[in-house]
Amino acid sequence: MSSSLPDVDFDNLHNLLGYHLRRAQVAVFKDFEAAVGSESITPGLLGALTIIGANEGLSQNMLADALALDRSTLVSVIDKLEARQLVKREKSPQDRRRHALFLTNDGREVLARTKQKVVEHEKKISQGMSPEERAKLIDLLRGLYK
Amino acid sequence: MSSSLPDVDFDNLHNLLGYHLRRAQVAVFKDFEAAVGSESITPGLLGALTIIGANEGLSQNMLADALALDRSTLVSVIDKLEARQLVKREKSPQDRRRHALFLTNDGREVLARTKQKVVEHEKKISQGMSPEERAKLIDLLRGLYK
DNA sequence: TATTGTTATACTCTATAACTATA
DNA sequence: TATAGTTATAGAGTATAACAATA
Repeated sequence: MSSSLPDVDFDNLHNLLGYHLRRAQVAVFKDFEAAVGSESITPGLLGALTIIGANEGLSQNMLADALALDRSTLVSVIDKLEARQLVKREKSPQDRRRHALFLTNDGREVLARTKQKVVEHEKKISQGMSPEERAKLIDLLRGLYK
Repeated sequence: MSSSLPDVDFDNLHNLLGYHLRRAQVAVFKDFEAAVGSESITPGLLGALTIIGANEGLSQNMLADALALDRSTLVSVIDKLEARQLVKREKSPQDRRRHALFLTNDGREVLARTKQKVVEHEKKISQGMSPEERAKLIDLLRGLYK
């Protein structure tokens, strides 16, 4: 049994965007895991995979900027994807400081399969809202960081 | 200089709720830190402090349920608040397995000051939307986890 | 000098499993 | 047996600072 009581007073918490943002993010992350768990891909890894797939040869710094991550953070993201042989780094011939990023064939397959699952996951989590509400939600969320 | 190019292709990422949720959460968390940073209170600590303040004497399990956290996770939250002397644990006389949670006088002061700052922070992050949009956003976020 | 990627390090947030004490 | 809290451990996600190779 749960130990929750029906009468906990939330004070002003329920009027804080930050609070609902965290709750929503945790819930959506969990559902994402359940939906694509068999591929062992997290939202962060999928984001990187998606952008590499659509921009093969881009550098780590470009990818870090696109995902709004620090470049040191991106190193471990790429390390994980490379360890799973979904992505490969290649020295850029134009600028040998850079690593050009590419999907492997495995990476392309996993991305395709995962995309399919993510479409279903997104449909599931937004089943309680209309397409217009979903678009509005995305719009309002963008307003919070752009 | 940034290394971003204007032409990174985001594929379907911009149509995923999960993606915008993460971006928004990171941005809002950062602004929260900047706004209340001088108190060294994170959103999670504030949530706990708020609910304890409005429900003095509640148990750790009740609080964990209210915040949707595991009870082991809550232990470290309370440890941090107690180390800062904002909260105190007391053995419940009714059920000696339980810890009843209370704010200290410091806790009450920090909570009051922080609440004020959070109101300003919330106003700032939602300045781009109308009050109706803000309410709608909260409503839609709730739909994602309830 | 500046940029790209890496490493070392650190901090937050979260959970599962096994434990103690109490009920 | 079951619950409340704790500990040990783990893993995701994030960053800053210092460094080597290259520009």
